[in-house]
Amino acid sequence: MELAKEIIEMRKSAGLTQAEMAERAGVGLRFVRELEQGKPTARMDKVNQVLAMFGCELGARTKS
Amino acid sequence: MELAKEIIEMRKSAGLTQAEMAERAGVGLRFVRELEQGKPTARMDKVNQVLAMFGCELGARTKS
DNA sequence: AAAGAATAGTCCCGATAGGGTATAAAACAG
DNA sequence: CTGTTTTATACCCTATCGGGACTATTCTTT
Repeated sequence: MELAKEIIEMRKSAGLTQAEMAERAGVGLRFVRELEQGKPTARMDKVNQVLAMFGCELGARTKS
Repeated sequence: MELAKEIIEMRKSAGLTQAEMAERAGVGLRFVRELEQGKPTARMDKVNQVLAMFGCELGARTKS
């Protein structure tokens, strides 16, 4: 599963809009959008701010 | 387990120096050093270039 | 002990990520 | 179909990430 898709899933499951998630995570709205579109150059700390909302964090996993 | 530690582990298991890993992954030596020291602001694409050497990639995991 | 290799710290610079804002498109509701 | 909400795209600007080079420190090995 791709990270971007997972984040969209988590967000929707939580019933949040991109704007709500951005605000709660303390990141910009544009960042959330680019992240959900799979931007590969995102910064880890920002991604982790988002993942933390769902009790998650970035880690190494075996490649699909 | 922290990501930085995991990367150090993988690198050592492969018998590589930071310089060798940096070169093979196509990233700068400084980046590898900061990454292994747990720099939180690293860019995902660069981290993935490193992880790809070991058949891994970044993904969301439940927070420790 | 000294010599060598590996890792850590520091400098400058170019490229770009992220924020903000505005606009456009798409999804959705009434 | 019309108005509303959500998402996508485009612009400028500032902060900073990453690279390279150099030095310093730590760790090995002899």
